[in-house]
Amino acid sequence: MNIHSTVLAPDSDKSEAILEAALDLFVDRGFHGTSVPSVAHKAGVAAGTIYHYFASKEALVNALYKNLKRQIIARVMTDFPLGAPTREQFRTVWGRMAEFAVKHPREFAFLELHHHSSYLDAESVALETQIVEFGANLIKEAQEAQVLKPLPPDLLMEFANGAFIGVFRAGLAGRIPLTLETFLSAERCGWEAIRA
Amino acid sequence: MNIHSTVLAPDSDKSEAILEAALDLFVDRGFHGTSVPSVAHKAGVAAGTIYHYFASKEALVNALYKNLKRQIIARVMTDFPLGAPTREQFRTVWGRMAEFAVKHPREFAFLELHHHSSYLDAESVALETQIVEFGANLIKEAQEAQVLKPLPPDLLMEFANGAFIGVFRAGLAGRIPLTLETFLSAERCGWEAIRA
Amino acid sequence: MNIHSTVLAPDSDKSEAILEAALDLFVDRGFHGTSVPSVAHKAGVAAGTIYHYFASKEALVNALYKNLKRQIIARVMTDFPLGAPTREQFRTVWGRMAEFAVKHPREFAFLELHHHSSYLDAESVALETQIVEFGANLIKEAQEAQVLKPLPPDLLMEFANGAFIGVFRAGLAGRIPLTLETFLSAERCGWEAIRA
Amino acid sequence: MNIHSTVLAPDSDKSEAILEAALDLFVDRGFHGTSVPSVAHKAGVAAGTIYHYFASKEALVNALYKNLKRQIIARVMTDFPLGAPTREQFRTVWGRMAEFAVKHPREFAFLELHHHSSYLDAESVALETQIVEFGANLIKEAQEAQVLKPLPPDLLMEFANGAFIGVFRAGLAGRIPLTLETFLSAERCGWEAIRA
DNA sequence: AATGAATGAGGCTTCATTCAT
DNA sequence: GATGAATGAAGCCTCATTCAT
Repeated sequence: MNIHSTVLAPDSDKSEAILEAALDLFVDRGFHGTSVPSVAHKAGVAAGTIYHYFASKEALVNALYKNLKRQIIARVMTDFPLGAPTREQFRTVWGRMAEFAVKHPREFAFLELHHHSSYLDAESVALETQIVEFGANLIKEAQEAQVLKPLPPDLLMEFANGAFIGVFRAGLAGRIPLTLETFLSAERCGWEAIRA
Repeated sequence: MNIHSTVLAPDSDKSEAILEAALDLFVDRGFHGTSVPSVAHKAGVAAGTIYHYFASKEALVNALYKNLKRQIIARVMTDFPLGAPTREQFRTVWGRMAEFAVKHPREFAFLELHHHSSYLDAESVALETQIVEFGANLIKEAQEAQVLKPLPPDLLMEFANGAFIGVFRAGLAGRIPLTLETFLSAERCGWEAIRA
Repeated sequence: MNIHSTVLAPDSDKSEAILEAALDLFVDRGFHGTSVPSVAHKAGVAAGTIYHYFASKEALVNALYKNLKRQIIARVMTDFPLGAPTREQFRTVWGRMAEFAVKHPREFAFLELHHHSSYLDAESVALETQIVEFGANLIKEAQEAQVLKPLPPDLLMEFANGAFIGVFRAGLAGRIPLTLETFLSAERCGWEAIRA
Repeated sequence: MNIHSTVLAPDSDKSEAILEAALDLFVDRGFHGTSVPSVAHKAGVAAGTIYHYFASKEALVNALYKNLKRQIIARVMTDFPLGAPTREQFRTVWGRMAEFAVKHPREFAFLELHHHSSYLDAESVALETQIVEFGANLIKEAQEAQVLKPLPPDLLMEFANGAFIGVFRAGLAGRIPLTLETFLSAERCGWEAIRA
């Protein structure tokens, strides 16, 4: 069960190849720095073919974003231990994200890079909102139980998320190892940052 | 004495206007998403004028990067309390960065956005290296004194830096207030994340 | 079977039209005096179309040069009377060049105009070298048989070639008739110039 | 008495420097390949200064052309042996041109390169006409005396002129020595080409 | 006289997109 | 479905020329 066949293009070899190529190029050069012909070339298809699967370059980046965002949301939220202690919940979120980031660094980098970009459509933004609200609710409940610092929930969430991304980016760049061990260490830091 | 007259273009109104316009546009749309004519238009000059001051679009983004990076380095490192306790040093670094970020959010966002971009030249990269080594040394000394967690120094630094940026980005986007108070709260989290 | 379909672009109407238009304009205005959009306009295609067939303006001029140079080399060298007397060889070379120049004056003018230009690539230069060496060898052999003046072979060749071009240019400009008769007269002058 | 002070700019150091720089650049890159700022840079003056001396880029190239053309006309025609035998007259013309070409190759190359260019004005063209008519008359008289071949005078002149230029160009390119000896040898060829 | 900053048209080229095959 | 030739707008940059100093 490989991520690409399941996540990127369940219905066609060509569209899968296009999404794969787009992923690599968007991560390397950004949205505006990536040309549609270059995606076609890397995917081994003709430029016109891309427009059979995606209405536009924007539609392509949004399709990629939604595919991957849904995937990571599923990984993090499936069978989430809703009743467990906050400590375990935090470890679960962080660990599942770490697993995804270590296994699929390009995919994670893509999501991180295109966060809040102007060319993301409403549906893409809604996915982001969904997970943010999920996290914020967990935090609020924990704060009521006085397990977390009594700071604005968004501040705690953005802090922890930023820290995770900082570690990930350093790993991707090779400044630190991009491994589960790295994220495990970082997780302890993260917890101590936010706990009461 | 505002930041722009001192930092961006001490010697010319036109070049200052160009740097200002470029700053806004690069932050909003990224390097590849910003056209030179759009910079010229926003700066109120002709497109050709930009090439009297900057050899190319890349030269422009590098000039901007270096100007701003030197500025933030100066803010953080000037009269740094080298002999003070790590707790105070951390507060100093975080606080000075926060001050800059709150006063000059576009400038901070620009620096953050263009970190490690392929179009940065060697000199720009060297500036980044300089501050990273400064931070890494502080961390190592503190670890020898067992004040910080015995984790890889780069991990601690990237964690804290990522957390700062996460908070900043959320502030810039309006999800939390972009104020010194916000950063002060975050500073306490940051310290607890990394201390032994 | 006209020269353009056989020489300039055997495989595509568009590329043929582009080469035709480029030929005219390069002859009239030179390489730097000819804009790519003007070539496109004259060829009846969009500017971008030129770049489907030629990687750059330089690639276009080199393709044109090579096509035409190969053509004239073939005309002059095919079934060349290698064993014949020098007098006949000279008449053959001069006559074949004259035939080409009279039939295809633009093509000949183009080749003459772009000789030794800085934007010609190595392959284009190699074609020129080939024909120069062919001529120099003929001259050397004739000198050993004391049929030609005992002057540097290159001097004789450049003299005769220059004379041919002088006559051609005057013909192209309309100062003398651009006919085989003109070249036939000039051929006798040329022979008497170089014979022992 | 150096050619540049006398020929190029009798009235000003700056205009002399501009003409010198323009000469070099026009020879190397052609008219369209040479920018006015590059001429200014090479001449050591500001771009605007060029427009104090010359109304436009075209005016500059025409001034250069006329200066040099007048110079070579004076060299060839001054004290011309009008009553001498054709053989001596030919030797005189060829020899004086050779002297100029060897002493001032850039200048000669410039004149040759810009012959009949579209940006030459009427006055420049008139100078060329003048020398052509002078030569044609000499030839006609010699033909009446049956000293030269009974071919169209223009044909003989273009042949000989082309041969001279062919030898010169090869000399300039380094394929043969650019010396008086070279031209002396070529002169004998030239004479034998046209004599009856 | 001399400067050089400033202009904006135009040059080379790329690119998102379309469409006939 | 798939192609890739074709388009023309737009991007980066250069340049001839002007003008305030």
